Amino acid sequence: MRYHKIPNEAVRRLPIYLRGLLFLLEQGQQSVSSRNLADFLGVNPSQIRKDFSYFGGFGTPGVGYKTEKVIKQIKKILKLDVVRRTALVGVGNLGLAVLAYPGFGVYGLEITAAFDIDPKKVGKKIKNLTIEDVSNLRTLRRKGIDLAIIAVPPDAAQKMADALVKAGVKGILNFSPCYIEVPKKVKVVSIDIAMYLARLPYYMRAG
Amino acid sequence: MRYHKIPNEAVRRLPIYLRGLLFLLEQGQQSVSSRNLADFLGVNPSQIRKDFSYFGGFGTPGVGYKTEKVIKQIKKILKLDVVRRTALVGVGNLGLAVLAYPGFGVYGLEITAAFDIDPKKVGKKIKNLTIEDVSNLRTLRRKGIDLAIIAVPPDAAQKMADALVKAGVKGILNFSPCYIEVPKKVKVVSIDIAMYLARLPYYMRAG
DNA sequence: GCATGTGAAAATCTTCACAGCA
DNA sequence: TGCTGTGAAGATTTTCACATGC
Repeated sequence: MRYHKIPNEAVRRLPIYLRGLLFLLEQGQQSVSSRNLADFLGVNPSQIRKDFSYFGGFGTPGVGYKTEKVIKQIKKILKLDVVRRTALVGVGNLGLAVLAYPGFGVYGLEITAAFDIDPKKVGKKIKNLTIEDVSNLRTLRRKGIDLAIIAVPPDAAQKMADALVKAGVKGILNFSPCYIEVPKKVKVVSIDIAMYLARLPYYMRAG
Repeated sequence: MRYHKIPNEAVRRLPIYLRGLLFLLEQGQQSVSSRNLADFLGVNPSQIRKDFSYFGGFGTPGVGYKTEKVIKQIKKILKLDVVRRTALVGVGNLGLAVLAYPGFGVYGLEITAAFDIDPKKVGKKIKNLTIEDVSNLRTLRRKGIDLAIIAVPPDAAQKMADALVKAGVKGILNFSPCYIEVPKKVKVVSIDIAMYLARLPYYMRAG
């Protein structure tokens, strides 16, 4: 394989492939072809092969891909081959929803700390987790947690982001519908739920 | 302006511009330049001008854009110039979070119906909304609601999607970490929270 | 003068098509 | 034969740079 700059889009798709492969493996598919997976995901087979090729190629020509092997490779690339412990900041409705979300496991993600500013919530236990006061955020560095989810009201989001960065967090998933600024070394992904809904009407035909 | 196929990416960005413009207007900016907005959003000014030009151009050369006017135009394009009423299916943790989410208002989105399968929840009132049994989904057509949010466990998601389609829903925002199939005429956008988190470690440098 | 609107160039991403190997 | 890996072609998207009109 030659050198190729890896397209951002290819990286973005890896978690999609991973989820599909895990599902197919569970269905008993020990091996898959790019066609198999493509049909299942509703995408183009060449795209899958090309995406995989950016990372060296995971298959055997004439045969296909060993499901388990590809899963292992993708997890390694995405640095999900170890359990990634994640902190949750804000245990309101959205925070509770995140804690109850059933989809983290397949990616090796685990919420292992939860914080809130509300004294009434601090100390409460939810699913083996004891909610801590946000002033404890600085303990994250000691705990080796460098991933965090922000699920607080918009006006508190920036302050929480600042505290997380100070605590050594390197990746933040932000659910507040607002902009947050962080140093370049920190990666932020924001999900504005309303924005996704707002895109739908454009594509809906009248009537 | 000549004919141009409108890039999907341009459409995807409109809600981002809209949110930014609404914010700037609230800050008192009656008019903005592409530079203003670009700086605020951290994007390229040409991109904004180009995106706007696909829809005919909203500004005055040499002067800039009237904030309010552009907002109105974008809302119209996105079909958000009327209040879009939306149904919520599944009033668990995630559903409650959606109901409490503060970001819908700016887009003219409103959750005006909520459904659950749990008899213990049906009949309860939350924020002026009475939770209905999912068997009532078919009333959506009569109510003129054609947008819906699915926030149920993955194993129930497909069934709910089927019921929504039958009820005439044309756009679905799906929060379940699973694939759902719908007729081509229905637009589905899925958000797998875990997938976004799973992308972060790749971009985080070690240490 | 100044900022938009827009062809054209550049960059990025996707799909094709086939060589090569099991 | 069958399926991967991959150059090359094609499509899409972004950025540039400047003519145009206020």
